[in-house]
Amino acid sequence: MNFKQLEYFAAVAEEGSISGASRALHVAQPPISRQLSLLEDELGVTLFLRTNKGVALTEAGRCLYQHSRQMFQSLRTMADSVRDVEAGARGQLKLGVIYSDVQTATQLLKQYHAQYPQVELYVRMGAPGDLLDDLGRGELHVLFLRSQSGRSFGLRERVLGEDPLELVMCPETDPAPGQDAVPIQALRNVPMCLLRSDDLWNYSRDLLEECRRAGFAPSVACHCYDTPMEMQMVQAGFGVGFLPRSIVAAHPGSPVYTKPVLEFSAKSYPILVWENDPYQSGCVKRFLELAETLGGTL
Amino acid sequence: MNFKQLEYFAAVAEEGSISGASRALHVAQPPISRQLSLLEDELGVTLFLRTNKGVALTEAGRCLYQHSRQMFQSLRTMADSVRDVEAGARGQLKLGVIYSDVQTATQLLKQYHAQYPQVELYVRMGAPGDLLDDLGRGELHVLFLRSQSGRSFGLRERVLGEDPLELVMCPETDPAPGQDAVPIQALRNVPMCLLRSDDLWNYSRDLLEECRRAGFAPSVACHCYDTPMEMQMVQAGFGVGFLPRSIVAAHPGSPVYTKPVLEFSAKSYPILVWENDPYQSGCVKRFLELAETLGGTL
DNA sequence: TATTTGCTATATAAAAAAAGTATGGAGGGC
DNA sequence: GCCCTCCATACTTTTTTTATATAGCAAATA
Repeated sequence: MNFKQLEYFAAVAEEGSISGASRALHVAQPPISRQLSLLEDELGVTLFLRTNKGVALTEAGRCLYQHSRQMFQSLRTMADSVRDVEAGARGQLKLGVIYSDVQTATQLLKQYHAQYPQVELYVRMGAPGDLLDDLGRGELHVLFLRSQSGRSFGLRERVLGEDPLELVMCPETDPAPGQDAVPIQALRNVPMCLLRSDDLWNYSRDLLEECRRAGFAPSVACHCYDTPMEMQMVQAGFGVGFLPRSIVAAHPGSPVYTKPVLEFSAKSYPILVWENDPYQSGCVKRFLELAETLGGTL
Repeated sequence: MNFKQLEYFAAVAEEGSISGASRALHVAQPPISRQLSLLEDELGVTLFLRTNKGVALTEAGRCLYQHSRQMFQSLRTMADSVRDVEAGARGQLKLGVIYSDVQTATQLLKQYHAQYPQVELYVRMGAPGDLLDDLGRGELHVLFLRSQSGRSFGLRERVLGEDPLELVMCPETDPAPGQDAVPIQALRNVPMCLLRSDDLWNYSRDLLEECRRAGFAPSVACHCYDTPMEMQMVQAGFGVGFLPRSIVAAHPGSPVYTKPVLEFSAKSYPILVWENDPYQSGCVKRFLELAETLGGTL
């Protein structure tokens, strides 16, 4: 059986005669007659009662006609879906986001979803190392990470914006109350909550270096494995943190705020990271294109 | 697009290589390569990434593969359904039943349904004339009727059994209490409830004739348009009825019972009636065959 | 480094399938 | 009784599909 036979069959069923279908399909009458016979032979079933006034569906023919309608519908759906997937309008997009990038990610994804509402979004939050592992295994397509120093991952990346690194504090731990910026000497005896120093994405490495140059080593009250925990510790009054400024936007209603270090400025850069694969799926391509377009507007 | 292309495509997807599919399908490799290209051209989509180690599905290819599985499933279902309909194992069977035949009909249908559980049964009860109209319009396939005199309807029919016509009564209207049969003279002044005399299926016509021969005309207390109403009138004590004996079996718990007329015996014959159409649907054929088989066992 | 191996793509010839042409039979309508 | 329409069959032509032969390519191997 093939689609052509089904198509001929349906036309005959609708026209009520083989010659009618012949005219409708712009095909000679004998081929249709013949394909119909072949179809009947293959199914082992009589589909039409032939008379000299046309043909009439048998019960079995009616059954086949109903199924054939569904079949054609399925066929159209199939082709459309496949084209949508290729175009990136349908499919799955799996994203990894580090905590510091939640703001950036949700903003970008909102725009993406508005443009491609049919794409299924999968998002996971995690530590950069874990996310990179998943990217390598192909379980994630794109990551929202931070590049502090323009370090390369052997992957493709794109900078989405910039975000100054600042001290994070509550009123009771503010080392320089009433001032817009904190002189570095004010940190001399201030306990700090910093990301643990062996983390690749250790924002505070350069700050610690700067402190050493200023003649002191800050006291690290707590080594944090991840940003959310660092925020919690700062909020609990354990000490002063050092994080991208936008992190406080993710904590509305929190007493936490940031101030720059007076003599030292550093920035972190939100970036997208993805495998350098020329055969990315459509929706990944579209997503990366959108990120390219929106560029620094985030 | 045709099924062969989908079949080739699915085989390649499952084998992971064109040459693998070639071996699995017992078809040379170039035709598969070619049909795959044609499919891709028609869809305007890349389905596989070709390498020298085989091929890998793209996102669009995965989508097509999932759909193709459903497609093949639909195809099988379609063929099976059509064959079932032709064989009479599936479809619709629409039956008309007169009141007197309810017992016969339900017995036969029980057996039929046990054998062909997938056939949708439609049953309607009605007056013989209405049912015959519906049969003529093709809205019913087979009727359960009564033939009293072997009268022909210009349709095909088959006798399913026989059923003696007897007097129907309650204890308080019994014309011959304590006797097994009622002498015809005992009916001389008994009020009767009979089907109206112009009904084609008037069971009592011959009884009235017999009464006239016995020298009296019975008093008809009520002319009934249909059998159920006659039963109700008899049960209410209006008078004595005259109906097929099996009718009381349809009234379990009723005080009504039957007795034969001593000097007069008559029978009615439950019959099946259907259009003399050589192109009956499969389930009608099977139903009539079953009726033929079970013949007089009802 | 050269070779072998396994894969896909292309060109061409052979085979198969489908379409078209011509024609015949069958059943209503005039 | 004749004609008209419709479906089926025989036969020819065209199109499509398959098979054979071969080339390119990349990775594994000697």
